Amino acid sequence: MGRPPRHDRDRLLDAAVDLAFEAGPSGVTVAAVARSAGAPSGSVYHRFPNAMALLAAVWLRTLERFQDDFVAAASGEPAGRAAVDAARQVVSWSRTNPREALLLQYGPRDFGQSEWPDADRDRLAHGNRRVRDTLAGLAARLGPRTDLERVLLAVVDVPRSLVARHLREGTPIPESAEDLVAETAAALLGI
Amino acid sequence: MGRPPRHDRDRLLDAAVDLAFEAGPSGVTVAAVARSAGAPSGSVYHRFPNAMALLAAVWLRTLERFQDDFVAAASGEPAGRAAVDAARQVVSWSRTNPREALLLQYGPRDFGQSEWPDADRDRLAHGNRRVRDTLAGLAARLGPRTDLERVLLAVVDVPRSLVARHLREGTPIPESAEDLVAETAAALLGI
DNA sequence: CCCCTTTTAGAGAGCGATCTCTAATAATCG
DNA sequence: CGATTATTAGAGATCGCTCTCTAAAAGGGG
Repeated sequence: MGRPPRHDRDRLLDAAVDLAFEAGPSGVTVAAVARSAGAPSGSVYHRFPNAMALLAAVWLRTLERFQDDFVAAASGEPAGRAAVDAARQVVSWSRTNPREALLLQYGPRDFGQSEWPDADRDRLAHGNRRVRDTLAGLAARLGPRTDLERVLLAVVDVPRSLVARHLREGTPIPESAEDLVAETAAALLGI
Repeated sequence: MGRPPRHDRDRLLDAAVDLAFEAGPSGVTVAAVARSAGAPSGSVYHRFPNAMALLAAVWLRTLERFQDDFVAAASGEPAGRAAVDAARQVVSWSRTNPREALLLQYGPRDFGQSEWPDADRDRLAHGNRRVRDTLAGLAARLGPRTDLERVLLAVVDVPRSLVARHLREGTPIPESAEDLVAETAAALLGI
């Protein structure tokens, strides 16, 4: 083949995550990623056709890592248990991956979604559809009287927002957070 | 005195809020604000010493408008009623002021907090202290067994995150949101 | 009506970011 | 060991943004 890579895709994306953690989405520039990874900017352009493709890749890799774990938790049996587990999972994952969790507090818009390549836009839509379908299924399994808006609040919004405050303020997520979130979900969903 | 202003402070800040709504914090540049307000960049620099002071002003004006209404709601009597009202207030205010609400989904960090003038940093700290004290007082009034973390979750995080999802997705905040949020707060706080 | 102050108006220097292009480099395969 | 190929390396053009500076304009007070 040829020369082996020194700064591979994942290393560059790791640098990009660090930058987003320190300076927000606008800190993720091609020049900054290259500097941070110790690579010349040409190496970045060798992997990503342009700056937007890089931003899309950072967002998508992070989101999909989160979604994989979340969907797994929300797909368990029985439904009540799965809902509470999913809510806990959001908190635990964020404690384990604080940089990625802070990044996900932004939206794809902040990472330039409207200027992404089509393939990346499709990938995002596909992942979101998967999560939405899982949660719609969960709502149905929980009973006909549980609407999607309520499930979203209990399982996504509440844990997400608790995490968000601690990430913004730089305080560690308390040990009790999982229990608090589980209690809220149970109360909201009548479990 | 002298010539009356054509582009006053508040008009420029309104333009800045619009830009943040459309393009995020990084869309709020001196050049863009001037363009959007139909003013030359010199007029912006006549009001604000530099770009960071402008960002600070946008953030602080928006935050303080929100906090004024929120603190008023959270200070009512009795405590249980005040807590539920405060949670509802977050949702209502966001529906009435969607641009400002989306802006507040970011943090001061995203608006360059670390490079703000000292006076602005102090103003931010003062406002935050006021809210924190109000909520600590509310927690105490609710009873010795209600800790601050729980009050924050019920009254701030939950409504904020429900709103955040709709703002991100561009969907309107449902009519039922206030009730859902009030129900959650009541359950969490044992009201 | 003229002077004084505030404000508008915009040109232009300096800077950092994106992206292109060319040359050098290093491993693998025959 | 030489040919091939993936990759690094970085110079340089272009662009938009920040900020400064000078000149002009437009009311209000005496």
